[in-house]
This record gives sequence, structure tokens and C-alpha cells, in this order.
Amino acid sequence: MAPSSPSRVAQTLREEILDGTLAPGERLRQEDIALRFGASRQPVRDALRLLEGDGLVTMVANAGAWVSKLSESECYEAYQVRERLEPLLISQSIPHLKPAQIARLTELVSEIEKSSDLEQFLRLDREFHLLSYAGAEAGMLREFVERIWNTTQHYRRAFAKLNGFATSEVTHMEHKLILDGIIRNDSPQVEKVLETHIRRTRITLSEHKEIFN
Amino acid sequence: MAPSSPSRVAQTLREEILDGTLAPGERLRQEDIALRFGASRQPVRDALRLLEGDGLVTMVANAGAWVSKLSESECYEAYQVRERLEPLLISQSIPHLKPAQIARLTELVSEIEKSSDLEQFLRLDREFHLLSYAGAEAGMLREFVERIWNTTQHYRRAFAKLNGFATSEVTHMEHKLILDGIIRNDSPQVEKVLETHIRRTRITLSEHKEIFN
DNA sequence: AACATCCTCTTTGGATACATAATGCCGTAT
DNA sequence: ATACGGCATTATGTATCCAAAGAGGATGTT
Repeated sequence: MAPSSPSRVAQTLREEILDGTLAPGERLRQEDIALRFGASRQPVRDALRLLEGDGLVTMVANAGAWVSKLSESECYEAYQVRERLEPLLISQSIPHLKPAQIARLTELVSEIEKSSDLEQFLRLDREFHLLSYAGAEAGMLREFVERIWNTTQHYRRAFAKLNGFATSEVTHMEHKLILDGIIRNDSPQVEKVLETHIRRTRITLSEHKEIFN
Repeated sequence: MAPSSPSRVAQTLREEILDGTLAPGERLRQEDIALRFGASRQPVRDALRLLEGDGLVTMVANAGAWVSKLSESECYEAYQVRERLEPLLISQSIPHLKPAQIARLTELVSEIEKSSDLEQFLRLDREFHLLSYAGAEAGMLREFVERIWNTTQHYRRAFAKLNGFATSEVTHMEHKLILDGIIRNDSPQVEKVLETHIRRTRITLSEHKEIFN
């Protein structure tokens, strides 16, 4: 049988949290997970600690582990941080993006525009932004940004659902401007548009506090 | 005997990493630590995972754990991130700082100026900056900033040592300007000065690559 | 009938013991 | 003399067992 290592368990759980199978606030019992993976509780504990480090799981001593929950103000803060970090990250990425990656980004912009179902949109939008950062060397900055994307994923989904999946035309415009700036190697433009892109989302999000009930 | 819980072990190790007792690159053997704390290896593993989440320890499967090491470019990046995050954090803190905290900040500015030994300077400077953020609610932003301070602590020490502990007059000026802005509730000024303060340090640091050998 | 208390059961925390993977050393062969 | 390979040692990974803390339910009392 598979020698299920902690990182393997963690990776599977991470994916389930991101795709919504496991909702924020949901309890994670060590024994259940251990049984599921055919392992003992020790590797599971390790996996949970790993996810705790990612901010995806909250552990309380002598109580248990839950999928992390964000309050409205925490989510707002997450977007404020994105606003400051992602322009920096993309400016470090742009000079090192390979032609194949830029081609894929171009594809993604039109795929996003044509996307019909919600999960597809979320997946493509995530791929677009994270791929646009792929040129930056892996470091603390990348780690922080990915962590924010992960911990806020559920709320992006909730927001999109609430909107009846009416993605605004402005969003697509901004994606095109970002792509345009990348192609022309115009970091300052991209930084500005990306900052606006995130700020607009933050403000829109803050008008839908009902997500956090 | 002390019911040494993982967070207790982690806290002690954290302090030892920060005060330089444990140097970057140093190996952390589970058995040794377990013996030292009179515990078994499981709580130690948990503690190491916690510190890994803090970025202070690097673990490799089937190999071991080491005190995290920063390359020159990673350290540079850390300061770029600080430059963007700390002004935001302090602006959220200023409106909620209590008079007693401001009084302590005032004390610290002059204590820093008068500080004679290196460890004292490091401690006071750290207290000044982190206390200036104490008004902000604990969240992701605070966590990120504290993490950066922790992972770069060793390199601040190395840098100060190299300089023969000649703290520049400019540093003290900047601290005074920050304090002045806090007292006058002038967030924009503080943000600007703090950004400059950090950028100046980043540039100075990048002129001493020998620290990273 | 309602509330408080105690008991039980569930779940997590920790320790010991065993399996497994990596490293370093030594011996041999080229 | 050097390089390669196998063996022994060491440290980490996992499983099982036991202890302790917390939650929920039942019972007794007011």
C-alpha cells in the first residue's frame, strides 16, 4: 500500500479545502482521516500541523482541528495585503516569463471570458494570476501570496455564487490590460492595473458581508 | 515534572534561535531536544513543525531539521516585503495605541540612542518597532510582519556586528520622526518615514554581502 | 419541571517500540 | 592511491498503547 507520508495526506486535504469539499469551520478528526488514508494518527497529526502552517487549518490543544475560518475584517485585510504584495511579485515575475507561459496566459484570458460554470471560472482565474507570478523566484513573497490565495479561496467561491456568477466586464478588461503589459514588458502598467484589480475586488467584497455568516 | 507541551518546546527553541544561541544551518536532532526537555520525540516533532510554519526551521523528510538559512536575495526580498507591509500595519496601529504604549515608545527612542552594547540595541530596536504595531488587531498582516522580523533577526545581528555597532545618526532621526508622527496621529507621515527607514536599511544591507557566507 | 452535578464516552496528547531510509566508514579491487 | 560498493550506525517515520482532558447525557435534587 501507499506509504502515505504526512505531505501526501496534507496535499489531499489541502485540495479538498480549496475545492470546497471541506468547508471552513468543519471539524477534522484525526482518527477519521487516519482511517481514510489507511495510516495511523501520527502522520495525520503531522499533516494537520503542516496545514496549520499554511493557515488552512486551525488547531486547539486538547480540543481538535478545524478548517480555518476568516472573519469579514480578516478577509478585508487579506485583500489589503494582496494589494501591496502582488504588484511587487508580478513585477519580479514579468522579466522571466517564458514565451510558452505568456501564450498560456493569452489563452486563459479568453477562456475566462467564455467560462460558463463557476468552478471553471475560479480555476481559470486562479491559474491566470498564479501563472503570471511564475517567473518570480520561489521565496517568501511567493509563499505569502499563495497562502493568501488559499485561505481566501472559499470566500471567492461564495462571492461568485452570490453574484449568480455575473463576472463583470471590467474584470475581463483588467485581465487584458495585465496581459498587454506583460507582453510589452511594461511592469509599471501591470503593477498599477493589478493593484486596481485587487482593490476593486476588495471593495466589492466588502459590500457583501452576508458571506461571513 | 513539567508537562512540556509542543508550544512550550517551540517557544524555548524560538527564543534560542532569535538570541543567536542556535545559528542558521544548525542541525536540530529530535532525540537531543527530547532528552533536553525530558519529553519524547512526538511533542518535539510537533514543536519543529510549528517552527517550520514560522519559517524559523526547515524540515526535510527522512533527513532532519535545521535552523532556517536566508540567502542574500531572500534577505533582500524580505526587506522589500517589509517596505510594503509595515507602513500599512503601522497605519492601522496608530489610532489604537494607548498612552502608556506611546510613553514607552518615547522612552525607547532615547534608550536606543544611548544603547551601548549590541544585544541591547537589537532588543530595544525590536521592541520599538513591534510595539509601534501593537495597536493593530492580531491578524495575517501582524503575523507576516512578525515572521519577517524573526527570520531576519540573525542577519540584523550579523550586520550590526560588522558595522562595529556604529548605529547611524540617521536611524535615530527616523525613529524620532516616527514617534513624532505617532504622537500627532499623522499616519501618512509615519508611513513615509517608515518606508524610507526600511528601504535605507535594505540598501545598506545589500552592500554587505559577506554576511551570507 | 428545571437546573446542577457526576459519570461516561469520545477524542486528543504523549510514550515506547519497531521499521525504514540515509549517511559515513571501511574494505577491496582496479 | 583512488574509487566504488556494501555494511553498520544513526536518525527519522510509523504504529500501538496508555493517559488525560473535554463534551454530552443521564440522574438526582430542589
